Amino acid sequence: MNAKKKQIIDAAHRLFIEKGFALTSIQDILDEAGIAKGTFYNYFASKNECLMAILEFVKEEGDQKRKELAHGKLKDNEKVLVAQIAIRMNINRKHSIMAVFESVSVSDDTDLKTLLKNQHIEELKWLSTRITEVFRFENRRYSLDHAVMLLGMVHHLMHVWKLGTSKEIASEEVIQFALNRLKPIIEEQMQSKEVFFQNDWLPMSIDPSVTDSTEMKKKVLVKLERLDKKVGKMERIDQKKSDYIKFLQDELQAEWPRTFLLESVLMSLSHVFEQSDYEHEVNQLSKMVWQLMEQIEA
Amino acid sequence: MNAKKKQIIDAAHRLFIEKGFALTSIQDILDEAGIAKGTFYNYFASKNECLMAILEFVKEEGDQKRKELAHGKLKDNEKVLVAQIAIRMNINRKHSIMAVFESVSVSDDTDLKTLLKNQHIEELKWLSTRITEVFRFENRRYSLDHAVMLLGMVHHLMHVWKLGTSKEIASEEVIQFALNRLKPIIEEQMQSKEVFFQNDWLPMSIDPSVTDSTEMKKKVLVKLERLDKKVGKMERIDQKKSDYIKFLQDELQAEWPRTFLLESVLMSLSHVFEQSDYEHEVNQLSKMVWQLMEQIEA
DNA sequence: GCTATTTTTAGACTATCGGTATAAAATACT
DNA sequence: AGTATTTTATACCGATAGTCTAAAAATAGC
Repeated sequence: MNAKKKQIIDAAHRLFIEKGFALTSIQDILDEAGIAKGTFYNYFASKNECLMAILEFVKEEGDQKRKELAHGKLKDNEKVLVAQIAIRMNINRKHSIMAVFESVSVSDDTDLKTLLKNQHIEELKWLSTRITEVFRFENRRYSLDHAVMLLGMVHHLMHVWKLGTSKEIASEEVIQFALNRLKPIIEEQMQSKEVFFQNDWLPMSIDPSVTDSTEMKKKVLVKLERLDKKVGKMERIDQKKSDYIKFLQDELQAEWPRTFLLESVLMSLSHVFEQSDYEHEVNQLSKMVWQLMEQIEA
Repeated sequence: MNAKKKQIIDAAHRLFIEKGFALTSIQDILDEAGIAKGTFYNYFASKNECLMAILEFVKEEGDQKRKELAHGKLKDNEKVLVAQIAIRMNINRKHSIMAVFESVSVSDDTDLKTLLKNQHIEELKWLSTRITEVFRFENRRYSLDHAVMLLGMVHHLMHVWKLGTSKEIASEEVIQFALNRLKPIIEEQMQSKEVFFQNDWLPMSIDPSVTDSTEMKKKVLVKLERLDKKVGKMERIDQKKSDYIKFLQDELQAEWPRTFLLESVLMSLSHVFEQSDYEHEVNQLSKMVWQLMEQIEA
């Protein structure tokens, strides 16, 4: 990642932790990072996009630590599970990110909402497989239920704890308590066979909230426009990228976009953006176009 | 309640449901209600205060319905409990209030935060006594734990449901499922005797976050100022109210405020504001002064 | 080391928002 | 009818997110 970008992210990160997202103005970030406004908007299209970069960074960090924790331990080690869950909680607490997580739900930024949603989905998927690993494997049919309930309990216990005191409590303590409560649930549910979520409940789609294909197309075009702008600005003249993007824009606006062409160009686009700062963005774009085409053809 | 005030509240309410709190501007409310800006600020000191009025209104509505539901039924009727919990959930869902509930946590409006906190506390207290009523009375030592975990499960189950589909689900279904999961927890916890929250865990204080008495005093004075302004504007000349407020302002700024005088005047103030629109506000003020005096004397 | 290119800067600018202020018009009270 | 109160329209303020530009600074390629 570009050094300047990292510098901005770090500054914003510090401020978000210190004062919270909503109460941190762009100007604050500029002052903290010691940069000009133009520089900021050179790297992020908005404050939200900056937050998204931070969230992604933080998630990576957490995933890494979780891996390290598991290293050399048996998969069914309960203490490891507790510690792993605690990592995310501690990071979230340290970074005051739970607040952000919820505060954005009233924002209209679809990208940010999607990011949060997807991170949440991934967390649940991870936890539900971990639960099958730690507990009796036969509970796998209910493991998503268990993951959801466990997280719900943990978060709410923590929340209520904060209602009553400003003292800190070790996340592990909360998690262990909730986990102990989960155990009888697991036993009971395997008896009663009552199930709430099938294990394939969680979607992997990028943005299921948009079902209208014209809306979707508009969003894709906006994304392309943004990407084009960035490419025009940032890269040493790379006509190819620009050409690809232009083509996609034209083709998408045609009455019957040719799927095979889109597919091909998207592949190429992903390829030329590999390992760049925009890899993620391009991948997302690609998925969105796919989804769009499916809708149009249906 | 004043008709005009109700008119504004209704308009704002509709808009908050439709577009969410953050995305509804004051101007939107003015247009929807067909009033001028001045009128709005005649009744509410801020957008947040308007939201607070709505939240209080909605809570009342819910409490009422819960009472009606319980009427004539036995206290240990499980179905009644489920329906009662569902009421608040449905209202929250209908009013998109969960979003608000969380979104405000990043705001710096202490009043609003306090209101939400207090409503949350009340909900938990209510639920924990209801749980002892419905289930074995011997579980009362753990009933707060159970209330917290039940709500945590319910909310998270609902949240994850929405991640996977846009289909509606009956709140009762979610609640019943979570309640069935709670049962083995209750049994197990009475065995293991592991407890997380003592039943006196929840505070009743108005704003425990402010521990600094000078900060507190400042807040009280601001509140008095606001109240004074309103009184000056709204009521037909009522010198008494104004006098009381002025006195409180002076006395509080004295080096050693005389507790007995404050007490007396606060009583009178509560009395003259009884059944007015500001009853709640005055009561809160009163509690804050009490808390303040305790701190000062300690 | 020089030049061409890119990045960064400072700051002016727009539009929106929450909130204040005020004078005139409408309404209510007596 | 005359006075007090509420409501309106509108101008205004300061803060904010975001755009744009022209010039300075940094950096790359040769």
